[in-house]
Amino acid sequence: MPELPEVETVRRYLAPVVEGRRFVDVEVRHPRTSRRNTNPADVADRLRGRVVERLDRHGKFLLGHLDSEMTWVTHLGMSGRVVIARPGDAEAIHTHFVARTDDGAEVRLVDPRTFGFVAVFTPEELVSQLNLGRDALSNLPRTPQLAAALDGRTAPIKSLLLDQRIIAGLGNIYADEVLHLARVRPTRPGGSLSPVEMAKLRRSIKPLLEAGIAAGGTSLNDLAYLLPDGQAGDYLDRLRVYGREGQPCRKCGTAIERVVVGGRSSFFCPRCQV
DNA sequence: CCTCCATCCTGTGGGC
DNA sequence: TGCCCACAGGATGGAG
Repeated sequence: MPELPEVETVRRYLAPVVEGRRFVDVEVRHPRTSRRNTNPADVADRLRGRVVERLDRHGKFLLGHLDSEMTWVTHLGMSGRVVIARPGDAEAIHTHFVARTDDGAEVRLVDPRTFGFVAVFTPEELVSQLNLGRDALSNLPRTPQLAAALDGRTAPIKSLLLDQRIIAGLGNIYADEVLHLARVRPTRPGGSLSPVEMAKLRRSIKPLLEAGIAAGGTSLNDLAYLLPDGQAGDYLDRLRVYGREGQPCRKCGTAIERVVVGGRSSFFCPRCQV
């Protein structure tokens, strides 16, 4: 569920809590949460006693660089939420991971669907486990590189925007938003975009992600993504097409339509998007 | 390599 | 009210 803007919002909350702090206690409470480590017990063992030197983000992954050459990796999946609390604070149901800092802060992962995970990887494991393209916000490929990646591709452009190996960070909401701003239908084959469309698509990405971050992300409801302090992100009100089937396009007033592309709901304006 | 599809889960909301 | 189904912000692996 959380896409780049939501993960970046979490990172900004979490960085001051963990950077320079040592994890004095780590608990993995659900076996699925540590499944990405070959030896699941490694997650707690490699994290306990370590200092987080810097909290980074690549696409939708949170990357905590430890004082041990290893990287603490968190992915929120569809329903993951980071909660920053103090020991003893009431715990939400589905709290599957808890790490306490030497400062007395608790970092919790709440994840009903358990699609998210926490891992601690060696540099080699990190490379093999995270197969990511360049970050959509901080390292977006230039138009020619993007065009080269999409050249000859027959898959729908929407599906290719969701492919984290091409660009890392877009998810179902922001992919639809980007396509609306770029005036391209989600069903168009990736390789069919003209150079002008390609440039427009590329230009649409950063402003939308930045607007999402400025709003604290998109909270569709209060059971999935919320800010780490429990507040809702405000970008929902500003969505151009996502979830707005039957409602008027904010540009031209035409009713927004819904189609399924690559198994994912996709929303578009049949008039604005070609 | 590419494309498409099912799968991993829990919870909610709509239709009947 | 209760039941059943569709659907949900993601990533991956297998079939073809």
